[in-house]
Amino acid sequence: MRTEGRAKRLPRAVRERQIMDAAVDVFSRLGFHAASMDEISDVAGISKPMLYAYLGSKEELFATCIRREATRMIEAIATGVEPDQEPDVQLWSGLRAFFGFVGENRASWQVLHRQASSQGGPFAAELADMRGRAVSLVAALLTQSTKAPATTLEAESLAAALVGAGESLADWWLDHPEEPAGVVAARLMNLVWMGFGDLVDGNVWHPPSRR
Amino acid sequence: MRTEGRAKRLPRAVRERQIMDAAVDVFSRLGFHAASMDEISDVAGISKPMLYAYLGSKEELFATCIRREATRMIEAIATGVEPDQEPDVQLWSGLRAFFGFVGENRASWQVLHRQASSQGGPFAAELADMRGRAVSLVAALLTQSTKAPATTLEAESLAAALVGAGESLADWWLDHPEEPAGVVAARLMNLVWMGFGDLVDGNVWHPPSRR
DNA sequence: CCTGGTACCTACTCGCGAGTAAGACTACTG
DNA sequence: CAGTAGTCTTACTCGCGAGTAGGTACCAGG
Repeated sequence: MRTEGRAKRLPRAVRERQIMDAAVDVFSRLGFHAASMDEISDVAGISKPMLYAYLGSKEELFATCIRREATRMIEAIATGVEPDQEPDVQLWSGLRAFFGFVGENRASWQVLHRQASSQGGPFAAELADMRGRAVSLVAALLTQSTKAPATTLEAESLAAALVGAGESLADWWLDHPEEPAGVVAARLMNLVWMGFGDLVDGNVWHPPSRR
Repeated sequence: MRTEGRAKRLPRAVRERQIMDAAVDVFSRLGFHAASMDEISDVAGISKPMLYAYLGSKEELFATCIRREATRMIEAIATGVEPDQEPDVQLWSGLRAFFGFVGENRASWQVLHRQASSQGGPFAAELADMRGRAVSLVAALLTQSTKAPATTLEAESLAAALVGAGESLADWWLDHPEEPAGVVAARLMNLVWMGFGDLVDGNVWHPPSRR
């Protein structure tokens, strides 16, 4: 990057998008601390003072990245999930949307999951918010469909486990990108819906054939 | 820490243990980058050159921490699991051992899970090794007990999801420490053995009453 | 053509933290 | 009571990266 001399004049909004894209890229590859403002400005194709003029300090920039990517992801999932369906179908559509997003936005996922969570302070809070939304969605799904009345704590911890399983499987997927998203999603669906107990007996969950 | 002037003379082995303990503590609280060698030496109650004399560079020190804590953890689980038992009992004993360890070694867990995995390079590899051992253990358990012959990839990804669920639930537990380890372990056991499908119908897994 | 305003740049300051040189203190060994 | 081996310290160097001061190119409207 940054071979030509001076950057072309561009309206502020466009520049800001470029910078954000560059920042997500660099943060995802290097992590918050190891990423330098010099490198980000370099990848963005501008000079350092522009970074500060537009997006403020390094911490502000990082927080902005988290917020933008988290919002994109939440929206992708919210759009994908089909309400007013049976619980298993709701879960299935949610999982598909999640893995679909991760597959097409690896860098975003890296930043959100690996970087944000390992930084202390306000960043973790930023992420905890997103995660909390996912967890309570699942917890609500579980609570409303279960027959045995579960405590809030129970539902919440189960949801945390499920969300964590999804995150982890997504990480695993990064190392095995040859698998299609649908297959990975189906595996997780089987694990959390059927359980090992059924799986070892050969009982498998299948998506509904039509809708 | 570090109020008195000069530290008492101690044999090398003892000092090294002190330093390692201090390093795990600081790394777990601050993360690899934010942790400074000055602070570690301060907490350990000695001066910085001693750090370098005994444990080498910052990266070497961190890697040594990872290795030590990972080994302690693997051993705790290996000791806890009961082979020659039914698959569900094996899994159950493994989960109990895992949550037991995390409960009594929060700092170790923080370092292993949060810090090591978010640092690139050799640290991630160090951790991937430990994680790989856990994953293949579970994968073997699953493969040998399943009736439908599953592919390696399938077993491995399911195991990754399970291990991830455990890691995530352990993280959740850090924020809800009032819950006893056994209860948390039982929740995960139910999720992965029974599955939501059974749980919403009120079917629950119980540990065998005697042994 | 001049006058401003805004996007953009080069070239710094400055603190923080990894790593080290050189020496002081302690304790055992003959 | 040396001598010496290993523990421990103070007090530095030095590079890297966050953040900035001050100036340059480019585009309006007059």
